[in-house]
Amino acid sequence: MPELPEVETVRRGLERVLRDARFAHVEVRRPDLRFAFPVRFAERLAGSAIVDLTRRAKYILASLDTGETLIMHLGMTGRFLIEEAQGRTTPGSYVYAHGANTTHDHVVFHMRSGTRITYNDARRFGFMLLTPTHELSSHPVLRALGPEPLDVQFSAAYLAGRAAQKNVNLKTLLMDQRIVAGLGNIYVSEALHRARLSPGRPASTLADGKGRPLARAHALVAAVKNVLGDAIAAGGSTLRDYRQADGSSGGFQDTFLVYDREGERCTRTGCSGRLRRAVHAGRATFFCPVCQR
DNA sequence: ACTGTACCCTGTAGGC
DNA sequence: TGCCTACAGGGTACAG
Repeated sequence: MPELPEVETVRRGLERVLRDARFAHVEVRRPDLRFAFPVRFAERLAGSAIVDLTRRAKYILASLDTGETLIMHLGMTGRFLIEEAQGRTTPGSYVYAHGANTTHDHVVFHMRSGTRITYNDARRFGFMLLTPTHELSSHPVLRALGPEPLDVQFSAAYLAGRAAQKNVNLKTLLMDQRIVAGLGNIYVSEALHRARLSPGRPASTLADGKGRPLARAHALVAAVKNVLGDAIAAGGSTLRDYRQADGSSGGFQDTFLVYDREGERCTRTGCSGRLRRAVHAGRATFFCPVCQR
């Protein structure tokens, strides 16, 4: 599930019930996820209020009135179930498919409002950390992150400058969270297709000899921003066993043009190339070898 | 300093 | 049916 558009969709779903809300108590059902929970984790949350709920890259950040910030990452399979006091679920959050499996419910936030929020994560690649809010930007998981891809700071000039001396391909470049933060395997494939650039193309070819952006750098940055914007507007992508809380299936996955479409025909107007699958940096990449160069 | 690979963990799909 | 392998939206630790 969770690349930037999915994390942003989850954040928005959580914001409705968490912002200005107060934790009553917190259940922690195992000692760790990817990392151990912070010492006295439940006690440090209990009684505190969430004053702001933001996102940085694929991290959800809950700023608390205690001076600490709760850092949450969904890993590959992390999701939240929101149950409001009247037993309704909240549209925009991700919940289980029919036949809820509670085997991997690891954390439950009980809010004073009566709302209950359950964190479920089968593979446990997600995690929750606490850090003093004034040290947030220097926290190890956040300090090295590149700019947000939807921020003006993520420009053709920036990307070309970072790519100029690099000896990696475009797929690997865009997957590197230190270069640009929040892209993942799906949206990198989709953005490269929109920009008509091959995932295997050397990243250094985004720049001229002086590190200035070539046209393909402008095309790539625009494609990244467009695909993320479209995906957020669609409520993210829902794959496999995920559903949105209102029962409608997620949205953007129906518009994937290359992801998981190996062997199909390219749908770009005037192109009928056969989509291929390759592996870059250990992850599957999907692309059209005809129109992406 | 960089770059590629193995690995963390569980569930599922597909081949036999 | 069952068993086995490969693979999955992410990130990190290590080896070269």
